[in-house]
Parts: sequence; structure tokens; C-alpha cells
Amino acid sequence: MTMSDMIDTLRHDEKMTPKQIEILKAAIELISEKGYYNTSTSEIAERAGVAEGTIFRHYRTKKDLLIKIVKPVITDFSASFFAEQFVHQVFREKYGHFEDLLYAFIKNRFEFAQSNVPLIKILLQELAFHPEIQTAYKRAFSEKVYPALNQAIDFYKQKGELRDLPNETIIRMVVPSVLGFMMTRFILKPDQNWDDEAEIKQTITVIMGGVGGT
Amino acid sequence: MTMSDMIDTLRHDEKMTPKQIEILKAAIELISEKGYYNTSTSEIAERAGVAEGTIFRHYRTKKDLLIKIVKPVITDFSASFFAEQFVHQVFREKYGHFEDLLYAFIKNRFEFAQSNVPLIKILLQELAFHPEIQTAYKRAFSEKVYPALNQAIDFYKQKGELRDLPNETIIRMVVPSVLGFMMTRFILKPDQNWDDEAEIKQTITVIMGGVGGT
Amino acid sequence: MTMSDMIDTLRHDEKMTPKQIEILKAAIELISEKGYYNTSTSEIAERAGVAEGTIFRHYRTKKDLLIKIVKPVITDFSASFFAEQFVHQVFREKYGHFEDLLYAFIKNRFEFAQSNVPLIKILLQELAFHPEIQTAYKRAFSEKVYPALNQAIDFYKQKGELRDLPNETIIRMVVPSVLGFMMTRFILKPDQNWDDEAEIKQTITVIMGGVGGT
Amino acid sequence: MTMSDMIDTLRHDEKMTPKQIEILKAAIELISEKGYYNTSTSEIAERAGVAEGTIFRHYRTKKDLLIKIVKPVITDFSASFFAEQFVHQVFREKYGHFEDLLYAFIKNRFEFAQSNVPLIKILLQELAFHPEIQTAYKRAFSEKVYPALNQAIDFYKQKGELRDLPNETIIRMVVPSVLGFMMTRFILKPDQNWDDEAEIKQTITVIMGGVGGT
DNA sequence: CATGAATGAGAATTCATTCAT
DNA sequence: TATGAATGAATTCTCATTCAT
Repeated sequence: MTMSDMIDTLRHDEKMTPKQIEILKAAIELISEKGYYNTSTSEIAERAGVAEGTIFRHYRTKKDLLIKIVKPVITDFSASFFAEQFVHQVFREKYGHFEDLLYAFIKNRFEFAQSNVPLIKILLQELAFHPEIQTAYKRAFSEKVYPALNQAIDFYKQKGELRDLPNETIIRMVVPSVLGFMMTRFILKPDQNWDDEAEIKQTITVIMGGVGGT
Repeated sequence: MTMSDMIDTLRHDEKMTPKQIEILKAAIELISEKGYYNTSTSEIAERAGVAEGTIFRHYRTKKDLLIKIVKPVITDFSASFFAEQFVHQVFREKYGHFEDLLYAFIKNRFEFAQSNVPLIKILLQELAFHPEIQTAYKRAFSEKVYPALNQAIDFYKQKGELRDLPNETIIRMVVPSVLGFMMTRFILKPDQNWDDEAEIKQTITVIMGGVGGT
Repeated sequence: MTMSDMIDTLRHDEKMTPKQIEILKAAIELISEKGYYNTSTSEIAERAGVAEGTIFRHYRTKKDLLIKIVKPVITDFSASFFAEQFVHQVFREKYGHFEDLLYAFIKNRFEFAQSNVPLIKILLQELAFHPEIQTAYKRAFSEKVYPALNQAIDFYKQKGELRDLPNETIIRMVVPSVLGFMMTRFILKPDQNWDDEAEIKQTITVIMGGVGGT
Repeated sequence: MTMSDMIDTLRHDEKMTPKQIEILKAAIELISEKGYYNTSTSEIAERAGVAEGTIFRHYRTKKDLLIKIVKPVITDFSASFFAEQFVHQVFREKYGHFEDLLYAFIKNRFEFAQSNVPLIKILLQELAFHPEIQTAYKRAFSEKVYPALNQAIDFYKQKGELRDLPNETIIRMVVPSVLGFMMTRFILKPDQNWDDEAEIKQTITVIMGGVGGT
């Protein structure tokens, strides 16, 4: 079940009461549909089948609730893949070619996105308005994502698998392409009939070879 | 001056009083900085040097003010370049190669973006929350932008300048790349020292040839 | 034309500009439809085809406008019929029987009401809320209507045409009956097909002889 | 105590908090004195000794508060007397003569009016301005009051106790007479020394036999 | 832990009235 | 005399947060 997957994403250490879980569920649904400022705590309480006061037993403020929803997404998105396994596997030549790495990367993030659409929607929508989220985001990117990407790009450049472009430029090419695909897939046209495997492969082809004719 | 450029973007037909212009300026500044829901009409009035009631003489509701700010951006962004000149010039072989078209296109939108950063920030930030804006956006895209891109892509495919990929895929490659560049340039890192000309050319190179090594 | 009749009712001494007449017309229409508090001066101005400021050139305040509309109605309603002709005619035996007087009275007020429905609606609706109107009303009633009725009732009592009831009681019978008929006729069911002459006569019959069987 | 009688009239099903009762009391007092549009929610809150926001926890809008005050009056006024007992008792010959029925009817409504003066004032004053109230009123009259009156009138006509007049005419005679008496008694001159029993009897006499001399 | 009534600061909006032109 | 932009006080309503039970 998607919702309990997401709750897993959010539950790191603590034991949650059933009510707390209901609150999280309700908040995620409502905020992802209507946005943080269009969702009142009383609505959340109602949908969660909980008294309004109960929300504030578990989350100091409404913003705190938002942060508790969004931060784990950032952490997971950046940490899970990179950090531990990613770089090491690259250098252990698990991914012989850059395409292979890219495929594993997209595949992994694709699945994460798939089971966390509402959470990611919330993250993208609210990022612009909450400094707390921006800080967490920047930190995760500069500490985890960027260094990992950097190392990997350097590695494959040396192997001649990547053109001799500034790493920044390569990232600015790869990341929007992948994000663009996923946003189209999950947010803009989620109901279209998608052949995901084919789309992923095509995305990789284009990233590697561009759109230019031979 | 940037601000009066923007006011020009917004002023289509009517005569505005000086106070009305002040209101628009203040609203654009505040909303682009803090978002629509974090900006109160009393703040706007204060910054505009105007009584709060004055806002509502000119804009029926706060939302109406937002729409009046955002809609012209959509219209301008989609209409100005495309529609009239764009397609005709393509077929008159003004742009011999797809790269040339791409260059002209990026250049043009780059300049538009440059003098309308706050307006575009507002558009991007609020798009998710206001159905009125979404409607205008979708319509502009499907009626103006998409058909024009489609025709151009078909044209250059025939000439062998573009790979035989689905048009959708090409668009999903080109658009995010260009947007990604502009967002980095104007929103994420506006203060970095940019060699715009070089960046644009590099973006085109990568779009055409991908990131893969020879 | 009904509306110019009403304007006549309101125009006592002064010369009005065309704009002033338009303002009165618009105010009467709107206030009688929606009530004083639901009608804004801007609406009145708009319907009158006049700038908002113009209203305040002619009427010091919005309330002043209301008073200028309502007071003449009170004056006319009470003064026109009574005072001069009424009592004198009674004693000159113009009306041999009370029924004749009642008929002349109802007929006369009926016609007045007929050509002043909106004004009377306004009077009745706003009477409860504006002390200024109440004062004018009470004064008119106690100075003009009541004394005249009193004299007439005494006169016909002496002639044996009226039962020996307290005058108050007789008034409390006659006035509501007449008002009840007129309100039904003009306000509650104005669209029903009415045989006015027959209704008036029947009203008189019942006032005189009650509803009891023989 | 009059006020708690009225609260009883309004409290049908639900449990009210003490504050809610204070709000109702304050609203009834103020609105009956000054009218709905001249009474602000902040005044009501102040007199009720309650925060303004508290009003809106219990009544969605200011209008909702008005409706919750006025509707039960309509319901009670029309329902209580009629429907159940009224018609049945008529046919069980409880009221041998029409006068007896009239007496019971006036007496009953008199007592209701006596303990609900403010509520009735509000009803009469606001009826003209709120379609919601009009609808409730019309429905109550056409579904409850009118059919009952109709049956009773037919019944007494057959018995020869009422003249052979159209029922409408009889109603248009009886109702305004009774209302006229009550309005004079409770609203226009509540402070006069009244011998209520005598007045009621006299009203009946006049309704039955008219004002005409023998 | 949970409740839900109560709060009160602030938000958007209305509108009669003024005044420079 | 007429205009209409501007005002600002007042109004209704929202909502995150508190707290006694």
C-alpha cells in the first residue's frame, strides 16, 4: 500500500500512536492536494478522525507538522541511494558504463518517486516558501548528492565515457532531464498509458547522445 | 529599469493611475519574495504607500490582483515569440539549422526572463495552487507553444537535423534543459558570475550532442 | 408613468437637476428591492448614471437621501387626504353614511398606494430602524390622521352609524383591515388577478358587519 | 424569566454550551433593539462576554445566527397550535362556537407572543430582507396555518356561524385584526395599562359583528 | 493521552465620505 | 456643478494555538 510505504519513509526512530499515523496520512493527502496554506489544521483533524488539540500534542505547530513530513523525504531522497552504496559501487566497477549507472540511478529514484508521489509534490510545492525546508534541501544536495555525482562524473570522464564538459554543465543536463521525465510521468500526466521501461531507456539514450541527427 | 519593464509587460490596454502602478510594484516585489499566502494586502498597501482600500478599488479581490499579475506573463511568454513570427521564419529558412533556431529561441526567452524574474518566480510558485492560472497556462501551452514546437520539430526531422524520436521525447529533453539553465541562472544562483553567451552555447551543444563521450 | 408620479410626490419646493432626479429614481428602485442596508451608494450612482460624488452634492449623507425619500410619503399619506378636505366634507354631510366615507377614504388611499408602491415598501421596511422616520411618522399620525379619524368616528357614532365602542378599538379594527388588504394587494400578491372594486366593497362590508353569521 | 423561555423556544435538539446561550441572548437583545444590519458581531460578542471568534464556532456566519434565531419562531408559531390539537378539537366540537375557537386561538398566540416579543420583533423586521426567512415563513403558512384555518372556516360556515364569504376574505379580516391588536399591545404601546382579557374579548366581538351600528 | 470549547490576532473586504481637479 | 480616485474605519470571518477537563 502506497500510504503505508510513505509512512515508513517518515517513520525513522520513534513509535507512533495510531492517531499520530492518521494525522500524518490526513495531512499528506490534504496538503499534497491543496497546498499547505489552503489546508487548515481543523480539516486535517477531521479527516484524521481526531480532535484538533490532538495534532498539537504530537506536533508543536502546523509548520512543525509540515517539516516532519518533508524532511525525511529530502533525507531519504538524497541519502538512501548515495552515501553508502552508490559511490563505492561505482568504483568497484559494478557499473561498467555511465549508462548502467544512470539506469540504476533513474530506476531507483523512479521507484522511490512512484511510492511517494504526494510527499514529493508537497516538497516541490512548499520548497519555495519555507526557509527551513530550503536549508535542509541545500544541505542534503551539497553534502550528499553533489559530491557523489561529482566523483562519479569525474570517474567516467576519465574513462572517456563522458565528454569533457564542466561537471556543473553535465549535472544541469542530466538532473532536469530526469526530473522532467518524472514530473511528466507522475504529476502532469499520471493517467496516460506509460511504458516506463521504454521511457527510461529512451531518456538515457537522449541524455547520452542528444537530440541531434547523425 | 527592470520594474518599469515589468509594468509594461502587465499594462496592456488600460490607463493606470500612479497609485495603481505602485500597488502592482509592491505586490510583485512582496509576492515574488514571500509568496502569495505570506503576503497580506495590508503589507502591499503599506509598501505601495496607499490605503488598503485603494487596492480593492483597482482589483476586486486579492486573487484578482494575482491573476492580473500572472496572466500577462503567460500570454507574453507564449505569444510574443511564437504564433506570428516563429513558425513562418522557420519555414522561410531563416534558421538553416536547428541549432540556429534553438539559439534564437533561447536568446529571446533568456532576455524575457532576465527582465521579468520576479514575475516568473510568482508564476512558477503559484502555478500549483491556483486553478485559474493552471487553466491559462495549459491553454497557452497547448494552443501556442506546443503546435509551434511540433511543426518546427517535424520540419527539422525531415531535414535530418533531428533524430527520429517522438516529438514528445524531444520536447521533454529540450524544454527542461532550457528551463533548468534559466532557473539556475536567475533563481538558484543569480549572484554567481555568469558568462551567459557561453552558457547558452554550451546548453545547445549538450542538447544536440548529449553528454556521452565520442 | 409611476416613477414620475413618485418623483412628484417627493418634489415639493425645490428645482431638481436631471441628475438629482436620476439619483432619486435609482435609490427608490434599489432600496425598495433590497433594503437600505443592502444598497450601496456606489450602486445607486451606477444605476443613476452619475459619479458617486454627485450623490453627496445633493444629499449630505446616505441617510439624508433615505429621509428625503421617505418623509414626503409620510406627509402626503397623512396630509393630502385629511386636514383640508376630509373633516370639512364629513360635516358638510358629503358622506351621508360611514360606509360612504370609508369608501372614499379607501379609494383615495388605494390610488395613492397604487402609484407609490416602492415608496411605501421603503417606508414600511425602514420604519423600524430609523428614529428620524419614526418621529415623523408618529407626529403625522397623532397630529393629522388620528384627530381626523377621531372626529369622524364621534360624528358617525352620534348618528348611530357606528357601535358604541372606544374609538381606539374602532381604529384598531379599521386600519389593520385596510392595510391588510392593501399589503396583500400590492406587496404579497401583486400579480394575482384582482377585481379591485369588488374587493374594496367587500372589505367595507366586513368592516361594518363583521364575519359572524346572522 | 422571559429570556430563558425564549432560549427554550430556540433550543430544540442540541446541547448548548453556556457561552452559546450567552451569544444567543446577546444577539436577540441587540438585533431586536437595533436590527440585524445595525448590530455587529463584535457588539454581540462583547455583550455576551465572549471572544468574537467564539460566535463563529457555533454559527457559521452572522446570517446563520439570525436564521437559527428566527426559524424556530416560525416553526413554533405555526406548528404548536395547529397541526396536532387544533383541527381535531374543532371537529370534536370542543369549540361549540367560532367565538370559542377564536378565543382559544388568540389566547394561545397572545401568550406565545408575550413571552417572545423580541423574537417576534426580529422576525417581523427582518422578514423583508432575507429570502431564507421568507421561504420558511411561506412554507409554514401554506403548509400548516392556512390549511388548518381553511378547514375550520369551512366547518363553521356549514354550521351557519360564519357568513358566506370567501375564506380568503375571512382570513384577511381576522388575521390583521389579531395581529394589529398584538402589535399595538406589545410593540407600539407596550407600556400602556392594558386589560388584556377585556381587549381580547372586544377584539372578538368586533371581528364577529363588525363596527357598524344596529 | 485525548478532547474540543474558547481564544484573539489578523486577514480580506466593504463602503460612506472627502477632495483635488 | 460634477467627477472619480482615494481614504480609513469598521466589519465579517479564519485559524493556529491553548487549556481545563
